[in-house]
Amino acid sequence: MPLFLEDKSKNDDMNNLSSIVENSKNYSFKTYTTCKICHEKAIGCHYGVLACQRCKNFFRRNVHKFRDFICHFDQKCLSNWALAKKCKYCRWDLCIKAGMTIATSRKQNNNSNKIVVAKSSTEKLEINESYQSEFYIKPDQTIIFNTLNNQSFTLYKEHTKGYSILEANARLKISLGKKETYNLSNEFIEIARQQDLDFLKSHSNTLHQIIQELPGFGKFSTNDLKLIMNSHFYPIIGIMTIKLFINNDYYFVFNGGVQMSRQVFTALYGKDSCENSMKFYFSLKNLNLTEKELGILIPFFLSSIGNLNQIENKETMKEVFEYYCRALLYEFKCNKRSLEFMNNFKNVSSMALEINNRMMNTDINSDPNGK
Amino acid sequence: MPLFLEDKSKNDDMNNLSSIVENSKNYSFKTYTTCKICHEKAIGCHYGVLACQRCKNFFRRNVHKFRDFICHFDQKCLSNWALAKKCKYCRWDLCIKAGMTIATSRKQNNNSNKIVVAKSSTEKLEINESYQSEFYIKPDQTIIFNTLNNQSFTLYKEHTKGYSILEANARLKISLGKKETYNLSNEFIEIARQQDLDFLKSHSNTLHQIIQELPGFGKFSTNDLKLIMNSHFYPIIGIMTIKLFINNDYYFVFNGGVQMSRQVFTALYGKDSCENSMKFYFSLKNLNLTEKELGILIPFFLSSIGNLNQIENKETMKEVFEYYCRALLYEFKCNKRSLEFMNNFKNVSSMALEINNRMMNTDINSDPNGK
DNA sequence: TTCCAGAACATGTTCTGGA
DNA sequence: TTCCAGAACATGTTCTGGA
Repeated sequence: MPLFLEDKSKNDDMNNLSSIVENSKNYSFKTYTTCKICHEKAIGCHYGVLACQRCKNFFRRNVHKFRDFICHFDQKCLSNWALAKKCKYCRWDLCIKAGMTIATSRKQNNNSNKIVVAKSSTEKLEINESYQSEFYIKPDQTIIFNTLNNQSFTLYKEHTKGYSILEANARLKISLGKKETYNLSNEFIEIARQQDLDFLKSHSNTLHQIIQELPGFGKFSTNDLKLIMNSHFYPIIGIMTIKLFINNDYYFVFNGGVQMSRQVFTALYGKDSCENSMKFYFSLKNLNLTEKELGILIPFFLSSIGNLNQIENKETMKEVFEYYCRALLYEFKCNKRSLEFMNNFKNVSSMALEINNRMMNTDINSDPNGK
Repeated sequence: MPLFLEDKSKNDDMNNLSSIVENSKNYSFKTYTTCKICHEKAIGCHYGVLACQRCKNFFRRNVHKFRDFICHFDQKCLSNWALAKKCKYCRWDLCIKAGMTIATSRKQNNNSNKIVVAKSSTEKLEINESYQSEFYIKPDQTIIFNTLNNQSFTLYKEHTKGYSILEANARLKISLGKKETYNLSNEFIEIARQQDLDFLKSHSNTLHQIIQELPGFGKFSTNDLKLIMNSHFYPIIGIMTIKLFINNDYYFVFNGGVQMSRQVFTALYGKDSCENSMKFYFSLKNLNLTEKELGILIPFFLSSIGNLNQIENKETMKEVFEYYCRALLYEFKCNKRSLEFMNNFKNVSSMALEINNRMMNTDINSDPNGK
């Protein structure tokens, strides 16, 4: 399978966890202009962003509360400060989008007790029955996990918002008893294959954009980034289109109009790949993850490289994984996930690498009849 | 001395402590209009006044704090809500002017534990060296004392605001070394006497207005009210023009232009009356009372009737006196007045009745040369 | 059921202290 | 001295319960 990583991959301006901290040190303003969040008069650089007193306070006060916020207007408040001011969800979102983080605040920088996730080996993070009690999080770490989770969630929402319509169409179709069945002529398969290729290209771009905005992925070489994108390329498609796995079929529809149903999937990738993939996707679906959990699952997968030996910057890779793994566990903990859930999650996530490898290695020109 | 109580003295609409409470019970609004304080949308009748949520809260929150408020703009904020909103002193003043009181709130009305000042005899209120410790005030009583003090203070400010200019002129005159000396011709004395009579009439009206607005004075008969006004008619003139007793002379100037200096005072009332009155006024002046204390001193005097036997509604009279006496003591206590001060105050206030009687009984046509 | 005082919660402003 | 995080204080909004 080709990897559609285009030449955008210069990583000069990519963020990583340390550089966020570094950047804010050099941030100095002689004349303050307007708050990057509400556009009122700024009073200084707060939590890494030129901000007014109110937005500064709003951010600080909600560092431990934002995960309970709900927007009742489908995040439409974001575009209008008068609305966003009254919608805590969107107001928080604007703070995060403007770049506010506790990690960039001066206090954290100069503090010798700087937030550091222990550099212990990842084995210690293995999910086990005592994760609820043993997985102790220092308050400072909570803040960084919240920031990571929120950033991931924002990216997830941003890049999946188009799929709500597909889901609505799917459910309409199902309620009307309609089922798409294609005549698998060579011409049709050629069309479907082209639409699939276009989608994979676009997904590749999406993944690249997401990686650029995820804290922690800025220090990798182009080569490492290719491996990162490839390692869970297909599972992440499932995460992003999870709503479209309904009634044991896949209701994703390419821009060209062809639905990636089991029939088409099998025609393009073969029966085995289809069955295995579907098994994985529906297992994932059955975990009933929240959108926040789905959001953080993306960097969790991206940083779970199967064979670390191929990676040039191994230490950073391990560190980034530790952050996101802990952040995911933290989210699970907050959501009071049961031990049963944790075991299911463990099983599902352990399938991901294999599924991806199988799809990567499937010749897209395999026998359309799935043999 | 005549009493210039005109025919306004119908007391149908006069307030008293009980009727305030009664009135608010019958207060009901089908459609709320605007807040009487800030003119925003009212949400109901709060603390006796149609008010919005904010003004309601502001009043409740400051019931124990208002006495520390200071206006830095000479109470000019009162006329402009944008200013008053930022000036706690003036914002409070607007609440009080609109009529907010704890006493009129529904809870106080219906509550069987209604605020009641103990009906003990007034002897127990006598000022003695242990007043600081023995004069225990229940929190509920604090509220009512604050309300009384504030209402009195507001009335005091309202009816004395014209005198600042007289004080300024007096100090200017003094600094320039000028001293008014009149040629005591019969014509002059006639003019002065007429100006004095006009002033006494106007003071009588003022006093009547004040009494109408003072809680507690609503249940007295016209006859009782005459006695109340007469009992400390002259001392109250002193309280209201206290700023004008400067350098051992009196700088009050009648509307007609004649200054009520010692010379003129003596010409109109005789030497003894002048000397005794001046002794009293300067003793009062030397107590250095705050404006709030001066304000509450008026109803304290008004309710200190010398001979209770002449009063028809004796019980109410005693009760009202108890309220204002306690309110005054409470104010003194808040201002941490010393024992020495308390003794001085006792001496001065005990002179008041006698001074008033002497002035009342002085024929205004007495010998202009003071013999 | 309506009304309203006060509690509880949220937001806004000013002060304080450490670097 | 300047900067900024957080405390302390003030104001504003929504909820709760009793009558």
